[in-house]
Amino acid sequence: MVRPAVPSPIVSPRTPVIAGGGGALFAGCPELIGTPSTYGREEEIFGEGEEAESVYRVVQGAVRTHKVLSDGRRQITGFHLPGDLFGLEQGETHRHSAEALSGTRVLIFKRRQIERIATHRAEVACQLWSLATRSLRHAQDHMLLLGRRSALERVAAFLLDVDLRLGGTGTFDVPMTRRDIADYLGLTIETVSRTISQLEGEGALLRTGGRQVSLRRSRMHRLVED
Amino acid sequence: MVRPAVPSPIVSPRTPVIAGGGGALFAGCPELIGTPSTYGREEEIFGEGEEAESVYRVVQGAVRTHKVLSDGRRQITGFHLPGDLFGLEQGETHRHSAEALSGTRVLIFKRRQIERIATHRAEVACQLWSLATRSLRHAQDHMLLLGRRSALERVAAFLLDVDLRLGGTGTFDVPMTRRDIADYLGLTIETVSRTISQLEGEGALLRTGGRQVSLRRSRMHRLVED
DNA sequence: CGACACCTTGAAATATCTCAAGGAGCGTGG
DNA sequence: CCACGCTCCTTGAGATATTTCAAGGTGTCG
Repeated sequence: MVRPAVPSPIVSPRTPVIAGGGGALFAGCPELIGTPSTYGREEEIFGEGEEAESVYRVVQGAVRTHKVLSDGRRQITGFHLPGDLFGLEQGETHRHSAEALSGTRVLIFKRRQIERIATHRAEVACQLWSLATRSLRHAQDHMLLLGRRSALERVAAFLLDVDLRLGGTGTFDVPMTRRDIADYLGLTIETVSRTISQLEGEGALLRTGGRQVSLRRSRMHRLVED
Repeated sequence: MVRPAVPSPIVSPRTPVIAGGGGALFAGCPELIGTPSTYGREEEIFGEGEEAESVYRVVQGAVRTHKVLSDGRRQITGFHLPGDLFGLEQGETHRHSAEALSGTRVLIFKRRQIERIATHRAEVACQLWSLATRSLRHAQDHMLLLGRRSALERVAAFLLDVDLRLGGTGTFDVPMTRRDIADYLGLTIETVSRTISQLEGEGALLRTGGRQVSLRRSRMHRLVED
């Protein structure tokens, strides 16, 4: 089992078993072909409580999944970038809502079909297990972040993780708004904004126009207890 | 898929597919027989990073699993009560540490053996998927709690959940220390203590000696936004 | 009975939030 | 092409929930 050399995979991990992604959900499962679809910025892909008919893989763009309380407080449980799977449920209904952050292309797979195949092909069922396990690991790392890390550590860890998932060059456009970041990190938008300013003030990053940032990764890493 | 009528399953859910638990890990899998073992109060069952050879089911007592940062901050990711499974990993190593809260009896299963069976029996692999999914659901609910709920809501939700898992009578002994509760809820022990006092002051519960509490469940429920 | 771990409570410190205002970027329509 | 109206982001000042530090209380077990 390969594990990336990251302190904590803050954003949901890549789908594991797929090779390139020629439309099939799993390697060795060519009968599972996804249907392409696109969603606009802020468009809902599915809502919490809806019947979970489909599973999605991001091809291009970005997606967030979240839960809300009745008074509107929101917790984003994951951001999904190209290659990532989301929306896979075992029960009848989705446990989250999902929306596109920007114009997003996805492949849609039928859950019934996947489950039917998993029922009689053990290696496919194992891949489902694998998928759930990866999400679980992310969720557990995120619990530690939400329960025990300071705002500075949360933001630093978040930016490092996004960088990594976007290629690890250290310079990238943050694909989500401050509100989304805040709702992912359990903070307010003002705190996120101030914390990024603070990181810049300490020379841990540069804001280079728009949403682009350039990380001094060694300094950022020093801020994230491990 | 049955979903209990709880706002949020705060403690890790029961193992799903097992029937009574005559020593077998899964229904329909009598060749997986667990070896009984016991652990004393605060005794470590496994540590984070250790090789994950075994899977455990609680028979009696209670277990916590947690992660720690290098400076000692700790996040408990779950409490495991009789019937619950813990320690199941997919990779080579444990992602958590686990300790017994009190004298605890468990059944130990060999991971290799389980995986070997899962490799060629799809329904067993599906049960592994099911297990991971349940843990995932708990983790995601807990993220919402850690990221977006107040101390009062956290403690109230926690007590309601423990009550439910301990039989739902409304009166029970809290099986964990304030420190454990705090590290589970992302709070300090003082805040947990004060919050319980506050709940008592508001008539939402009674402390009836030792660690026993008696919940006014309707009032408690009103405190937990859903 | 004493020691010890655990729990409770108070007072002060502080991290984060809330409320408020202004600035930057961007698409649209005149 | 500019101005308007948005939405998003930043920053400040004050409010507040929670933490920190400190002390004492309670229960349990040898």
